[in-house]
Amino acid sequence: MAQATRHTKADALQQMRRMILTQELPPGADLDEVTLCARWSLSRTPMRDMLRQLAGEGFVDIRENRGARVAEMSHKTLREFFLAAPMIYGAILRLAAENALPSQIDALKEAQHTFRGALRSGDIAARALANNRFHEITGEMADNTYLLPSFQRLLIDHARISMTFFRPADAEMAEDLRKACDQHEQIITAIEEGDANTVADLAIAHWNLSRNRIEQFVMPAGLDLSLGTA
Amino acid sequence: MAQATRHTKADALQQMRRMILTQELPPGADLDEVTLCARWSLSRTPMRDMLRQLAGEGFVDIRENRGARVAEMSHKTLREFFLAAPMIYGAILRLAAENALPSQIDALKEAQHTFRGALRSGDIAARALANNRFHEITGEMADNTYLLPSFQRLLIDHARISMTFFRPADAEMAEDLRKACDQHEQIITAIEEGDANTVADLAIAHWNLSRNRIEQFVMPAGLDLSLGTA
DNA sequence: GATATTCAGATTGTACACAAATTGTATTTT
DNA sequence: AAAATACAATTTGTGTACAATCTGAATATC
Repeated sequence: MAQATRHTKADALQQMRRMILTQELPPGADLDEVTLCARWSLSRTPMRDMLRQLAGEGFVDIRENRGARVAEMSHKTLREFFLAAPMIYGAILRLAAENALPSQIDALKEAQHTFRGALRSGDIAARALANNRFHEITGEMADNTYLLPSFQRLLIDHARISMTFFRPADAEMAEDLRKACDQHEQIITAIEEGDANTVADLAIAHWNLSRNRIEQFVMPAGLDLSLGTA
Repeated sequence: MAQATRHTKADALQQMRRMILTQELPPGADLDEVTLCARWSLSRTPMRDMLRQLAGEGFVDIRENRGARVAEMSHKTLREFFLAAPMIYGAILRLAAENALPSQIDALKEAQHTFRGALRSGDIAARALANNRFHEITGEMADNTYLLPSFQRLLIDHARISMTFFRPADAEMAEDLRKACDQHEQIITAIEEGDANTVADLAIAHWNLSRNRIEQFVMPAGLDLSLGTA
């Protein structure tokens, strides 16, 4: 019973994280304690603990006497995101190249393998989660207490943004995805060789690619229609 | 009663933060739930909430079934700190210069006034807290969701490191403190003028000063004694 | 005598009942 | 009819009892 409970709690945490990353629980979604308790058959006390922990990790926001919500994303956050992301990812990857352990490099290759599989499958949630895992491992490699908190928050919204914008419907986006995948391979190689400068450059290129993709999505070419004269 | 309780809880949180920043609760200190409950006359449930929140903010570490401790600091963290600090502080100050609101600039000047007062008083805890507040305001000015988590963690250990190392016993350190104080003034001016480049340079200079001071402390000039021949 | 094992004490985790606060609705008042 | 107020229903916060887990000391075993 005790083990089962602890299992349940850890499982529930992991599931909630995944549901938030994939937008199954979308930004701003109301997280009612009683409903969540029923969902995982826990009592309110451990569920409240979990929500506090998720709040600390940046997955949810808790407002005094007004319950928890999935962390919001606004137009403002998108700007903040692309301001911070290249710098933090660059620093993380640089440190990853300097400190990566062999076992971590193996894990990274495996994550990339999963990512390729998700790309082929066309399951965008699986792709977002696999990509998230890939970068999470680079964070573990970097092993810097102070950078990790910001990096983790970037990873959360990286996944959520990709769920919103990266629909491989059009050919151009599909091409960009292949490029991103290639960049991952190059990142692995550079980390393996401990080439910090190359990997930092790759981080910038990786983010420029993402930024362009989102620009395309947010500001598409206007429809080619003349204004009516009715 | 309810208001009093909420007051108590918020107060307790603030007090615990201060106690950790000033090392009144030193790194690694055991935080026994029952003892803390008695200290602020709360029951365990809200105290556990508080500990979860403090864990999310990076003040304490919680280990499953083994209670909470004040976040550790090791020789390793010192290296990680000086790796990350210049970059994050630089970015925060740059954004602060771009986004600072007039009311925030006033608050910053006030914080600097308090800091000067603490310097004169010689109370190192008051100085660490005032310095912490100064930089906290620059974080508010920068207003970037993704950078703030790392910045906050740096601020925590910045205060704790200064409590450990910055003893103004010797004249050289006292001189460095005056320099640091001057740099704060220059930072205020640059932010007021929206001069992002200058303020980013000041961030680097500020951290080089700190680093040198700690080098002096950790690796002092050897005692000038010959090896005995007894 | 050193190591392994068992058990008691202490500490953390969970459940549930009750108190407080918030939100939305219905009624009253102008 | 519109606005303000009061009230009820829902939801969150707190207190306490009990269960599970960990730690360390005493005993048993090799």
